Amino acid sequence: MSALTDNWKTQIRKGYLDLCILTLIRSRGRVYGFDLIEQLTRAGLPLKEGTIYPLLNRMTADGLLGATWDTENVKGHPRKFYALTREGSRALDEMSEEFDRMVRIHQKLAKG
Amino acid sequence: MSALTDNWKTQIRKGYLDLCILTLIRSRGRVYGFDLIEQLTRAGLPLKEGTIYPLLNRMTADGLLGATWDTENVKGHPRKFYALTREGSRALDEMSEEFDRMVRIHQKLAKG
DNA sequence: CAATAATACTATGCAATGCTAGGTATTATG
DNA sequence: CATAATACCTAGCATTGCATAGTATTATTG
Repeated sequence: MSALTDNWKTQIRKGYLDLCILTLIRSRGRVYGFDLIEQLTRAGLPLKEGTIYPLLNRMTADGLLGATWDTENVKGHPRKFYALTREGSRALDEMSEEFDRMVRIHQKLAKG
Repeated sequence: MSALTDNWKTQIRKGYLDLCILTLIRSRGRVYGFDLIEQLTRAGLPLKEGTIYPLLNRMTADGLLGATWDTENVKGHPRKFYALTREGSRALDEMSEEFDRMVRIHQKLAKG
């Protein structure tokens, strides 16, 4: 893959990561950051900590996610769990619809 | 649509516009800027001049597009036509493949 | 022929993002 | 105690889409 398309990949990821993270959180119900990295990487969407934590913080600040530290005495480092708020769920619905629309438009353009 | 999802839409367009423009140029063979705006707008992807011209210039500078002024005596303002270079065609192939991959990953995530 | 409208393209500066690189804190292991 | 593993966080950079404003050329109108 050329440097040009590498840069393009960086750009088209903008927003797409939000969509995928919200989608995964809805599927799982409750997720913490490190787990998200592993699951997304396994799904073919590798990302680094420096990418996901600022992103989770932003979405929490925006009211799309609710964050709670694990209260149960879990072994190991404490974990911060994220879940969709009602607003986050609504936003995800809009995003999914828009993403589908983008896919349809691209197909239409390809077919001329 | 909320201000939040509006901003998200702006972000996810990054890169996606490149893909759509290259796709449309491949379909049409030869296109000029103003025509691109009309066709994309009609396809459901409205954009402004301030968006598309810098973008066409960048892709031309990157060697993805070749630009030629119309030599035939066309009525009205002279038009600059854009067409895919061989490198642009190769880049578009990679982008399309990556976009399909993104769509598949998103579907997988949604289904859990 | 001058004035206006329409078409095509260009330049500048902003806000928002993903990434790199580095750092911190807690627990488990030998 | 020292090391590794886990989990989280932050600063700064490059890139982008967009709004805004402007230039240049041609057609139309009076």
